[in-house]
Amino acid sequence: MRFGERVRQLRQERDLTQRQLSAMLDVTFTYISKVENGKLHHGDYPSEAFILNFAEVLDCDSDELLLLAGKVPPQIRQRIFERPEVFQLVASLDDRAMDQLIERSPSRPKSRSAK
Amino acid sequence: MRFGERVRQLRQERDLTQRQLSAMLDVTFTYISKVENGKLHHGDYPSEAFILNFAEVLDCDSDELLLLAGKVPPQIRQRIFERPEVFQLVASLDDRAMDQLIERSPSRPKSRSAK
DNA sequence: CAGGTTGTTGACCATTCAGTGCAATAATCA
DNA sequence: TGATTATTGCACTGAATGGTCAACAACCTG
Repeated sequence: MRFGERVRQLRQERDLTQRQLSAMLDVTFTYISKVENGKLHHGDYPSEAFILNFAEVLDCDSDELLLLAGKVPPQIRQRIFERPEVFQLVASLDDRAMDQLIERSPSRPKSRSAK
Repeated sequence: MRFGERVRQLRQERDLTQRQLSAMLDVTFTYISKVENGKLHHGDYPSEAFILNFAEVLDCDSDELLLLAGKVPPQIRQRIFERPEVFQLVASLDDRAMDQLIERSPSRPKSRSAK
């Protein structure tokens, strides 16, 4: 799923037109169209600020959108700078080891999410 | 330790003047001075490209410098997008749990590095 | 203390980024 | 049919980024 597709999906689930949404986000409706179609000349995605605002206004998961837009979610980013060794270690693990890490985790999330 | 201090340290360890270093990095020596003194008006740090080049030319740890400059090292970044759930989980751990994770790790690094 | 070497600083500049504004066209729907 | 909604291209703008340049200051060294 691409970023733009997901934005469109979320908008339509809420029965909003691009114009209505653009008003809520205080941008132009043509911009929304370009975002949904991935037609932003410079860089493929809107700014982090835009995405965070979008997620708040539409009450959806900001991390999901940030990740789709190739941006590191702020909570992760912050923790990286607090404990870089931990993230360097984790990043070096192969998929199998990561699976195990998740399995063994105290608050175990429901397994591996879809690609 | 600040980014600029570390840059200066690395340069001096190699007995280089700012002018010599700037020639190797293909920037102006005034820029090096500002980097070392943290006097880059816009944004406190040089670009990721600059840092990677610096690390290669001076043969030092790029991750250390990137982290000092508030940038997420590429290997970590890449893995975040491959396995976001893992990093979300890890980021949510408190320091104690992170310590344990490192202790239990297969290739255990030498304990917790300095702050 | 002269003069070279080295380092610091403020002003400036080019490029990219994030979006705007608008016009023309197309698709959708009722 | 006509009204609403969406798509796209192009030119534009303001702010941020990633530096350069000219001038000056500080530091050796003979």
